[in-house]
Amino acid sequence: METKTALTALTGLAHATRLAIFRLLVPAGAPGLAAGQLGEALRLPPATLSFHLKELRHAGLLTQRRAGRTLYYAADYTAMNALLAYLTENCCQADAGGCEAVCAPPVPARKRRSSSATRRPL
Amino acid sequence: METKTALTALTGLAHATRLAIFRLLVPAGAPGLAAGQLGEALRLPPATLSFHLKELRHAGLLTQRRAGRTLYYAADYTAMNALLAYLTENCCQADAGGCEAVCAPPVPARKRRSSSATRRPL
DNA sequence: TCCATATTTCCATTATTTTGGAAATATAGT
DNA sequence: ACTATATTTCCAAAATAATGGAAATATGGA
Repeated sequence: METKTALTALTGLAHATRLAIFRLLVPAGAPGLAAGQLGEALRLPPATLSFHLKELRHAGLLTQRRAGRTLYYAADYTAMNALLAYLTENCCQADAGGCEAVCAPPVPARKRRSSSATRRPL
Repeated sequence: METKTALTALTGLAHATRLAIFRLLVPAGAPGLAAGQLGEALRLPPATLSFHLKELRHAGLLTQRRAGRTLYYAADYTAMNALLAYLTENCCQADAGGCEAVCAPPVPARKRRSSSATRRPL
């Protein structure tokens, strides 16, 4: 990933509302969530929500899928992984046994969710 | 790391000049670089540079150290690691074998610099 | 076709961030 | 004390981002 792309992704996530949107979409997986569901969960006026969804989509962090009248948005894990790779590669310590040793996440992985998505608060 | 802190760090990095500053400081290690060196490298007017250094410092991404008249800035690896941990934990795929499998950086680690001794994380 | 629903786009207003010159501060040397 | 260097803070202008009401678009159903 090049710096310009990383910068776009960082800018996409660097806003409270957008980070909240993205975090809601992460556990939602590939099916994603409808714009309306996001709007209700975050109590956002439609225009404001739409603005941030557009930003995230332009930042390459979200995919959009239409089903009837509703538009579903899903987190683009590939983009997120690429951002993490960029940060690990470019913004981590060079010494002391390589980057992995220093940058490895100190927390265990998220638990797999059950069939009905349990959502956690913001 | 809580969301508010992560947001601050993301906002810190989400600017071309600040990301450039941070990327210059990463390989510079604990001694860091003088403000003047950064200004010359990036060709920034002093006030502008100082503004961004302050932003990065307030975002917890930089440490400051004075030596005589010059101020040295260094990347705070701990903060960066915490940000990576947050993103890995909160913004990565939940399924398919856990987060590490999905979010592991697909690129090899940076090469260590041969000249200086092994350095510990800050 | 007409109406309802889901969501976006338009756009003006407001809010926030960024910029950089000039003045101020900090330190060192003479 | 004076001068030079390194860097910051002040501040106002310029640039950019965010907000949300209202109008527009897209789709589905009667």
